[in-house]
Amino acid sequence: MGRYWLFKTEPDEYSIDDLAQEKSCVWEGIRNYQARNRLRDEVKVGDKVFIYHSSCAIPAVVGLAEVTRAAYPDPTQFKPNSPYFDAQSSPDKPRWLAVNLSYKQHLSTPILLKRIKQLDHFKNMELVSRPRLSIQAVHPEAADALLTLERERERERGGRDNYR
DNA sequence: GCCAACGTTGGC
DNA sequence: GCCAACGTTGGC
Repeated sequence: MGRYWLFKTEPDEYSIDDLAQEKSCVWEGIRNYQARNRLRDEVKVGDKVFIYHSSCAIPAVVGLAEVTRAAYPDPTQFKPNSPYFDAQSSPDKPRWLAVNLSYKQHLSTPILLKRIKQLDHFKNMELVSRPRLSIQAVHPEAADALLTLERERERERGGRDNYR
């Protein structure tokens, strides 16, 4: 069974809508050693990824994606024009890693950070305890809770639609 | 835009 | 290897 992760992104930079449009993407620009080590050591093809919008008006989990390629050198570190360029890195000794993701779905309604902080199931989520880590592990109970919440909302939405 | 928490750097 | 200074993140 694959694991669940939560990847943070600033929607002004790259949003779930961008991913939905492109269908798949290179998850690039990770410049934090702990996050990089997780990409290198733990993130596997087939793992599921909750996409989270941070540094924005409504911080929230907004969608689901899947890992389609395991860690490899992040191409942006070698591009002098990229904001993610790293002069200290070189192709024979790359410092930073990327993975590829494919779009799965939008959540029917974003699950707001505000809500997550209120629920016991999420109390030990890294989102709450280590908010700055950009590649976060989601333990199975929290993943279940998020997916259950999503199913409830789909049902509510379905019910409303039937009523019209 | 503020600021607390966290991460990184570099002198010793 | 410690730790002060500095830089960044991200919720509010």
